[in-house]
Amino acid sequence: MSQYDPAVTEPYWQAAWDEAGLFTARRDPARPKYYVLEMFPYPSGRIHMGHVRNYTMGDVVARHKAASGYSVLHPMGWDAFGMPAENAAIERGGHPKDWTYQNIADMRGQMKPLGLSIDWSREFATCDPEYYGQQQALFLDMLADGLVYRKNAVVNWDPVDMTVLANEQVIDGKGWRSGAAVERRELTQWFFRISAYSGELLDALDGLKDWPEKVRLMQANWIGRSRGLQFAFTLSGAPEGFDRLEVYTTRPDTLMGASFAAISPDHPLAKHLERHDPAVASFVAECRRVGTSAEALETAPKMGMDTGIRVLHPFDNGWELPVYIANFILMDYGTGAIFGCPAHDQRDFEFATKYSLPIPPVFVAAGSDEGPMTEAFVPMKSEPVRYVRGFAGAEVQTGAEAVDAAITFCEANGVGHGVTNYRLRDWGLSRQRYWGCPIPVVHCDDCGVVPERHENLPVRLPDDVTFDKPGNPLDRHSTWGRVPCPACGKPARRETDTMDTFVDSSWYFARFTAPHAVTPTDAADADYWMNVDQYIGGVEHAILHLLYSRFFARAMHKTGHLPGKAIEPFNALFTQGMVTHEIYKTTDANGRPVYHLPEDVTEGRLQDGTVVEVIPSAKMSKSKKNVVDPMSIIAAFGADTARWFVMSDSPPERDVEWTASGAEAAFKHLSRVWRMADEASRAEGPAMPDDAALARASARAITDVTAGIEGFAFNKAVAALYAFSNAIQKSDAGPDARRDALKIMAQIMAPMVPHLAEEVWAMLGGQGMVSAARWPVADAGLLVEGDVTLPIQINGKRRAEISVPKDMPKDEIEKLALANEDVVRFLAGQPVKKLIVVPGRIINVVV
RNA sequence: GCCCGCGUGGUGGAAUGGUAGACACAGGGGACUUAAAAUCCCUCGGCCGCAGGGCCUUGCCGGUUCAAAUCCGGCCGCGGGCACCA
Repeated sequence: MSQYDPAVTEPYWQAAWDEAGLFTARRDPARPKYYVLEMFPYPSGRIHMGHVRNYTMGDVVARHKAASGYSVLHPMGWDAFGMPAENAAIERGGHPKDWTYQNIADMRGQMKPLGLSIDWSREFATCDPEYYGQQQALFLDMLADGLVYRKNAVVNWDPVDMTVLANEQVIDGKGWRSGAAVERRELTQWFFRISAYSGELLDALDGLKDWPEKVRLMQANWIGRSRGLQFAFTLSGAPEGFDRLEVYTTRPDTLMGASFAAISPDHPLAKHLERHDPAVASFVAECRRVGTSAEALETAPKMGMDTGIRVLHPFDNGWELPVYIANFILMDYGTGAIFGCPAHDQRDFEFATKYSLPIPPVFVAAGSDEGPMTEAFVPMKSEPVRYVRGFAGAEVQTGAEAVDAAITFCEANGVGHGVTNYRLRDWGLSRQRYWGCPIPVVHCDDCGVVPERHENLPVRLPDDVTFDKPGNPLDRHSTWGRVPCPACGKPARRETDTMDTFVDSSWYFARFTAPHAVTPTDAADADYWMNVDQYIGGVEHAILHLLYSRFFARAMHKTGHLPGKAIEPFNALFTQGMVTHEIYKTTDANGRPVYHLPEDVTEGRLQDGTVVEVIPSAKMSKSKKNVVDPMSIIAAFGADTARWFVMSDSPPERDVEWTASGAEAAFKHLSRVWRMADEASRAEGPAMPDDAALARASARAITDVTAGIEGFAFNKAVAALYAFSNAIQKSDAGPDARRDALKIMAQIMAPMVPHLAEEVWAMLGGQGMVSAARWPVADAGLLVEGDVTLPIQINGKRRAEISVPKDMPKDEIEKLALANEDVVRFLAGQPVKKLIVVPGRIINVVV
């Protein structure tokens, strides 16, 4: 062969790796293990550049760890349940199952040419009955342990499609598909008791040192701990059975600023009134009409209705406050009831203004007096304020001090107790959808809700379903739902809801450790491989997927499916940036935008010469057509070029812009490396004086590339490899030294460009395959230069430099520096006030 | 509104207190070639100067330090997350 030809060499080496079984993960008690995992893909049918970047990062880590002596687990699978498969069936006919498995086959076919060091023997899809059957087993164990339960919940209900919609699927109060006005409906749904772990999930974030600070903060905010006081008002004029009203507040120090109490429309008291009072009923109905989406809540005006009921202030039984039903009170936070303090809460202020309620201030800014208020005064809790209606502690103190004092005072006086609350709510997992994991329970008229027996798992999805009508096909299946009650044997009905697809992805990492086990996990395998040492994926999963997985690790531990050490699923997390591309736009005759694929645009023009508008880089998306198909890059340049490009230039946590010129340049560089190896393999000649310098460059490269990979700075590893190849190219070293350097290059570039590395290694007579070779160690003796160049600053400005032996004593350096002719010229006889010598670094002369 | 991050040449970025701009893309010049491609060499932050060289420069203003892109304070701009959470 006379030139770099990845189309030939890449398939060759992939076959060689397969044949050698190089990537098959094996439990090896003699070696440390390393489990590296990239977030598994949804099988859309096509891989995109984001996949290439994500899996290449994981592959770099996996290959480097394998070369460094670790027993590596690097698996791949498919997050295969979900709505796109059903939507495809609805829109184009066919079956979700066929659509999904065909997509998996297509994507696997596109991923294999990337040459990833994946153990494909562990591959599974979450829609495999072998997988979701084990998930059902987990569900039953969690049910038995009280980690799953049923309750009524308010959801977005699409009356046309007859399904629950996620908040994201409600647009302007209408279903995204049907366009029907979405209703708030109360349904009985299954929930995971994730809130039982609120405190622990929050506290344990501190231990996740190798997670991005940003993700930990987002999770902490999401869990949302607050400390406050819960106490009961005595009710007056309330219906029979309602004599006390529990409320929760984080600002008990503002109790003397109370001007009303308010309850949620879903509060038991409101529901009671709703049944007996038509006015209340119509008001509550009005509140319900507004959706639960964030957008709907944001735009909804504050509404309230005086119930006529009164509460007595806990510190003054003669002080009565009106009780309102208010639309902005959430039933599932705190107690679903509050006391309103309009002076120090903006919502309460707006409410009080609207309904002409008093606004008594509790504190004022330190050093100022009471005055008329145009908005609520809400200072930072760390800011000292002067209390004019305080009841515990000093007159001037911070909000935080006042809250603590108020809780202590209230507890001592029998008014409630301190309580810690969390924003995190239980995870509703029921979906009225076909293409998901069936919830393995049966509804019996006599026995109620009965768990399916373990021996009847998996509860398989039926294949004979139709999608010609809206709603869940499982509901209208003629036979699937009819089963005997697992408890009494009488005819009963299967649960037809399926699980949220987030359940599938909450434990797949554990299943990879023993993908064929007849229980959810295998104790020995899980014990050896867990936890995932390095997890890599998009930051868009910072909260839901990563929090659910952390919950599942705990739930699986509690139910005996994970060993003790695996309380956290992912020891280290890396969130990678996107691959972006410019957008090319023209406008049609009607003024509508028309987008063009990058391959149709050359130097800013279409084929017919039309100039396109170039919009700066954005995430690759089909609708903007700014996509580059990895398969076309592999066809044109090979997988190594695609891998090299996505590792280059941008730090991995940031976005990287794909450019045609960059891809071409990557290919040119790899070709140059190939040529250097080709020439070196045939060169003859004696050793040369430059051999030692090249050996030093090799040591430098090993150090820098290793540091880049281990520090997740692949762009710096790539830069070090560029510098190394420049050094080899420019070197006047002899052929043996060049071959040695190039073999080291093959070893340290192998994680990024494994096929080319094998090729170079083979050309230069390397032993075996470079993918099986040990990671090279830099010779420490070569790293230290004999002489160092020290810049000399005068008053902080660089004016000269001297070259001195590395270990020259400080005082001699000082003498040399002051004797330097440039220094003498700049000093012009001025006396030196101070002389700073930082060994090996710099000299600064202060005058 | 609350929380967080970022700001360095034409571009992506490097340097986390010690020579700012490594490495690369784009640009400019040259060699080879009948020509092109490929390849190789030089140049490439701004201003002044024939040159040796000098001055300026990390969003803006100030501070700490012998020394600041880096640490501290304030401002401006961009991006992300959460959001009726009592």
